[in-house]
Amino acid sequence: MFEEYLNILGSISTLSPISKEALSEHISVKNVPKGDFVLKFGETCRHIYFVNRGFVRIFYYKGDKDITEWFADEKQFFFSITSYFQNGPSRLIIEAIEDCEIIQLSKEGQDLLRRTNLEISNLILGFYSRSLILSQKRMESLQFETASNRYQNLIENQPNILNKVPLQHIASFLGITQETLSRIRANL
Amino acid sequence: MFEEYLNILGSISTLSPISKEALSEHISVKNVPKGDFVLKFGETCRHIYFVNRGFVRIFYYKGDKDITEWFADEKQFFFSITSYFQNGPSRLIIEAIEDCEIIQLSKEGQDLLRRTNLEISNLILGFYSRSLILSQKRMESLQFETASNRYQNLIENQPNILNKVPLQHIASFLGITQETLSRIRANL
DNA sequence: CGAGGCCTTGACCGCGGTCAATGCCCGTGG
DNA sequence: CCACGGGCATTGACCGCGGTCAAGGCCTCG
Repeated sequence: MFEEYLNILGSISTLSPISKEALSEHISVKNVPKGDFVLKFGETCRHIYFVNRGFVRIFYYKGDKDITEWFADEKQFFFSITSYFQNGPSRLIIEAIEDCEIIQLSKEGQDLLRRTNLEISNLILGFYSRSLILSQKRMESLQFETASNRYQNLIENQPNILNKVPLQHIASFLGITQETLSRIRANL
Repeated sequence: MFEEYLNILGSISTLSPISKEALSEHISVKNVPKGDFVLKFGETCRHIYFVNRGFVRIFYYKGDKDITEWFADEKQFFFSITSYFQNGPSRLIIEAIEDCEIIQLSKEGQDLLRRTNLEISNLILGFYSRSLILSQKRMESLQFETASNRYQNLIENQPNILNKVPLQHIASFLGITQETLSRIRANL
């Protein structure tokens, strides 16, 4: 059923067939049409999500402006850290940019399994350390690089992103306004 | 020997006497006099540190300016996330603001133990999730609150910090210059 | 063909950073 | 004991980056 997904989990940290079996009971699929939300404002994030097919944008409102925090492409994991850990309402909103098939691993299931299953405890360790690195990298990038550099890195690493989301989302992701991004692009 | 420390670890995630015993072999103490460094620029961070006594400042150089990333007070944990996970040189520098007694838990030891010891795997899980929450909170605070608010929160939560570090460190921690902080203080 | 979304461009301006001068406190040495 | 020097904080003058606002062009779609 979820073979490919379970294999990807196994590449994060080794999983025996038994562990995979145990995990399976806490995995489900969520189909989200383009424009709909994987996670709405104020909902509690109770899963680690995985984009099996599609593309999502993670953003929040700052006043009346919408600020993009992250894009998750196919085969990537994501979740709302604060809401997930604190079981509180999420200020992050997760939007399907394309029709999406999301595979979700429930937190409840993880918490249950990780208490008795060493492999799964180490798997979750893998999730968290990856998240820490990503969140740190994003901070450092915002701190050390100019908006122009960050834009160039972005289109180098994910050139197709330009076809998927409007520039204003990219601008807010870079921490600037749409107009400023426009001027950056004008200067090559 | 490290009873108090081990009890604090146990409050993060339950530890049997056996696990504590196993951890003990990978714990050591580092005394760092005021002004010296717990971790120098370019060194690799191979421990999760704990301030048993003293006070440290974590900062980095941005050009020729020194930017404070974090303060760690007594009984707090800290480490250089990027260096720790990537086994690479640290751009973060950890400085003893006062004479410090640092208790350090080696990464090597953790990696060894967590593969076979469920309690320790879950302990590390606790470290990482706490770090994720902190790093997220810091980001949100920089994102959503004004420098003035952040200053007021800081002196509310850690009033003694004003006696420990010069205002320029606090300013860079808040993401502003010393002069701007001075003007904020002038307007109460 | 018209309406609306998206992107660009220009004019304006304010926040916050830079630079420099001054004041204050404190430790050290003559 | 006082004088000097250095570190720290404050204040003022200046200015540039980037945000806001508004207008205009281009494309798509109904």
